[in-house]
Amino acid sequence: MTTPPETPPAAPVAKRPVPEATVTRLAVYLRLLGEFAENGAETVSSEELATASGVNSAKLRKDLSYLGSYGTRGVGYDVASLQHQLERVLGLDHHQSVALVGVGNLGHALAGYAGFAGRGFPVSAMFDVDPDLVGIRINGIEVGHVRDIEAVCRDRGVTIGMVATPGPAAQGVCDLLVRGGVQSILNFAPVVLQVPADVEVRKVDLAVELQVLAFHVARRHVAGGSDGAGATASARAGGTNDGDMNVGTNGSVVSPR
Amino acid sequence: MTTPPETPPAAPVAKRPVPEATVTRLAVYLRLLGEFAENGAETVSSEELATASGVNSAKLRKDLSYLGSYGTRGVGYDVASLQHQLERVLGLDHHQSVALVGVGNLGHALAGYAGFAGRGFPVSAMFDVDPDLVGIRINGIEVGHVRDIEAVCRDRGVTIGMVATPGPAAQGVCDLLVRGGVQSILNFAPVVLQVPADVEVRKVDLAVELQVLAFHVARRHVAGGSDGAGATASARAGGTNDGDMNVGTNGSVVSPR
DNA sequence: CTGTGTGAATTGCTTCACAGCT
DNA sequence: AGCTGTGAAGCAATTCACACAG
Repeated sequence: MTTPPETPPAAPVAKRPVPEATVTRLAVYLRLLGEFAENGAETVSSEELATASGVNSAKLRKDLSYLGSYGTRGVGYDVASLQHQLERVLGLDHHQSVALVGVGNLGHALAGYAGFAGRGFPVSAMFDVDPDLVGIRINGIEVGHVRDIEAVCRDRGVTIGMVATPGPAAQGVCDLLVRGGVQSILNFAPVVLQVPADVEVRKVDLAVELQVLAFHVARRHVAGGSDGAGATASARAGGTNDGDMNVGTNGSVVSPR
Repeated sequence: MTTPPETPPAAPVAKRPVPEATVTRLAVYLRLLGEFAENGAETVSSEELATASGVNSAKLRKDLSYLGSYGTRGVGYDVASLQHQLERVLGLDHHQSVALVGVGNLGHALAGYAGFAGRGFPVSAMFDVDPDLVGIRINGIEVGHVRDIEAVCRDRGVTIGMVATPGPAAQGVCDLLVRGGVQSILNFAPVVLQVPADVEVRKVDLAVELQVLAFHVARRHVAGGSDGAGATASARAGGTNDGDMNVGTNGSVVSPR
């Protein structure tokens, strides 16, 4: 019976895996840390931050443990320092440049979304095919023609693309973004985008969100009264790779004005 | 008000739990079934539908198995019949009435989102606080004042509320929706809403989506990936709009104007 | 023989509970 | 004491692989 030496050699600074589900929450913690900082807090405990985020404190601590030990036992986490670490892990210290394709109804709203520029994601390029839209300026950015996507993205070092076109056009512009060197795509069109393995896609499908909610309404009818299956007051987030969709948290929405 | 006991007739159909993650995908399958139907398909195999949905076929079969056996071994699933079953499970046979609060930048786009009305979720009420917005009509619906949320929701039997207000206003309108009898809420505001246990909340946070993508971009840098190389890229990106995959009618999202 | 339906194995995420630092 | 960091237990979801229906 040869007992394998079991030598976990080297593996010095082994990259931490950081679960997908955790990454989604890190962004939420970061936003809340900003609020704590505004209120003048120097430190937060896992309990405080967890409650504000709508998760339990053990989960929060485990999430933070993936990025190292930045808390002080018996005290809590230093707000400023933790903010800094989260920004680093989330890649917010690298400059991210965002391109938006499709400046119609939804795209126009996304272009003006205060939560993007305000949180480190200025939209630096926009595209459409409609002659009425190509050439206009939104927030100081001129809308280009879709045919220029590849060149412009390469030129400006765009790392993230947002697709807000009608479904039938989505795969085409996706291909153009990929050829322009875009590594991550946020897809609002109701299609499953085909991309090379090294490109990350996240999908936001509003109709699907409503259908999931409709399911719960229907479920409640069947269940009749109290089924007691209530989660507290948190939202669900799930999914990851492939054609999965997901919701996250954070962002300042739009002012009704 | 008191719903008659609705005597579940011995509940012969021992309802299986239907995992949360599955529900999300069922909505996706339903949309794709619509496209297959448009193309005149009578039946689909799990393999075909799975590929189109971006999941693997075993997962798809397991998902469908939660709602019973509606496939034919050796053949596949009857498209029309499966559509019907999915609609039933997702509660789309019940009439869903949707209210939208916050008709600003994003809210306005949501109001005009073709994917809602086209998929069984007509927005039947809208609200805001801005005097410039209250009273105007969007898609034939008059925007009411936030103070009337409770009464109007009750009156029109609204089951789903969408919150697209700025963060600070979100909890307040959420409370009003709940008092108006709304059972499910789709939250676009960057706050964690507090609701009673019998109300379901889903959160869509656009800034978080971008942060998750940014994480993957940063991660790739660390991994030092050999750039370039499109592995399994797919479609061609010709000069002109090549969005003519087999998307039938269904897919109109936001029309670029 | 084809393709569904499903127990069993696996993987990944969450929760628990407590050792150990301050 | 108080609170973090983390092994280990507990769940939930995904994948495997194959019996069985048409």
